[in-house]
Amino acid sequence: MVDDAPVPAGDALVQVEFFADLSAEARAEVAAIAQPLQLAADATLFRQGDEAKRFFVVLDGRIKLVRTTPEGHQMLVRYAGPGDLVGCVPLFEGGDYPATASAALPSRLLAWDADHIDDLLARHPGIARNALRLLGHEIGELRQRLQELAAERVEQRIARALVRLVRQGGERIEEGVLIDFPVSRQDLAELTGTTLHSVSRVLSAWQERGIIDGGRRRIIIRRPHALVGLAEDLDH
Amino acid sequence: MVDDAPVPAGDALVQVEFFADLSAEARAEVAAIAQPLQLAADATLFRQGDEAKRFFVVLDGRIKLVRTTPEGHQMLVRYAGPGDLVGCVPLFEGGDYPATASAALPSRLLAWDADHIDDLLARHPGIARNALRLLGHEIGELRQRLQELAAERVEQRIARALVRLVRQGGERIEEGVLIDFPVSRQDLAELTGTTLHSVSRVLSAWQERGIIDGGRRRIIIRRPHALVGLAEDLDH
DNA sequence: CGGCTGCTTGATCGCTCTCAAATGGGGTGG
DNA sequence: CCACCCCATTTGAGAGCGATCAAGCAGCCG
Repeated sequence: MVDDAPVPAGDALVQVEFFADLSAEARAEVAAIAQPLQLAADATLFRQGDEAKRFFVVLDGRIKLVRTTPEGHQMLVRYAGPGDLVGCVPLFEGGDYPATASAALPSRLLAWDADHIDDLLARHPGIARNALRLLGHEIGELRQRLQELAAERVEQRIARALVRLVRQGGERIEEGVLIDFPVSRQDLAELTGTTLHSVSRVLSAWQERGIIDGGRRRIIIRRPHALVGLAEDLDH
Repeated sequence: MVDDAPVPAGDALVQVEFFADLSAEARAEVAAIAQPLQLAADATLFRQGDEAKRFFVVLDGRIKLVRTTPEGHQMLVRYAGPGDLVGCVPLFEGGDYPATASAALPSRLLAWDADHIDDLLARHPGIARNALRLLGHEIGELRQRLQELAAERVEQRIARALVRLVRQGGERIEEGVLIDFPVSRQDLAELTGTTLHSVSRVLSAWQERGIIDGGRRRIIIRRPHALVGLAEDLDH
């Protein structure tokens, strides 16, 4: 499930925001104590409630974070893509992973032991800076979603979720834009706080109007502009 | 609206988590470049959309953060109390304040210029560490609220919001627990993603059952245990 | 005392969830 | 290579929670 992989060259880390503005030596040093991981599709990285002993940076692929309430309700926290931090929150205050992480696509990651984090932060203030920026960014995203969930209708929320997914993993193809990792209606429902059934109805209606297309866990946006219009509720 | 106040002694900062585990000298140094502020009740600290030039730590009082959508929907992001950071998110990635901050109670704060933040973080890794912990904690809270909003009924969400408010500013009085800062039904509605009317109905029902009491922007919890029961949905 | 602001309460409507069942595409095993 | 099965998806009907619209009430401050 979790295999070793060759240590990536420090250079590969240049484009990862977590390492931005670090000197080449610093990057090499940080990379040296990192454990590279490789996950097959659907492999589990960690489970909700596990003790948080490591944190990760996604190099490649897509990690899906799902949270389950005591009552059994599931919620898709986010998809983490290249450059994103995973499992960093509990690290800073200790404790367990708040969600289950699994690979939506075959993925490569770097892992660091929780024990190393203090040392890392103390030696490289730039890392702390980058981590703060990434966390700040995530807070902004969460507030945005919270507001959408509080104020908007189901259709609009789904439109926004799709726009976000396109930003994360949109791939131009001849028919439009394809989301390059598998997303089911159920996933979209858990992402937007609604039900599988409502998502299916909305997507069917959009397909009717030629805005989207797709199939089993596949979504293609044919008219991105129209989708953005729905997301921003431009018609009144 | 914003008055100067005497510089607080470094010692006063010991209990503020942002300064936890700093040496006395470091604390004194950080405090030396801080600007103390004092706000009267209802005074505005900053407005949504203003350029984020400073960030704040609340020493005393209560700061209310409200966000407005382009469509005019309002949402109460949170109440920040003693020890909480305010306005720190845009700082780390630059940009504008995402919400309007005003004082729900007369409040004292410390402010730092955005220009100083890098220097501060580089010189005192402990501060970066504390900031990361505080931000991580906030992320946890936001995820929790997101999940509640997605999965729970209005009554339960209001119960949870009240429990949270009690934790932040609950004061024991003879009749039960009083929330020691003004909270209107409208505030509760914006906090839980519902309407003034629904909040009023729910609170009236609870008052009928002797669980709470209160009046104009005042809430007293008479039977905290019952409220927690509602928040956790113990009766199935 | 008067007006304002916050709160209550009623009636109705509609969005979305819930429950139910059928359909179809893809992958797997024989 | 084919057939079967499973899982994602579609679609329908109905109920109900909570929003919306509409007044009326009451405490508090000036």
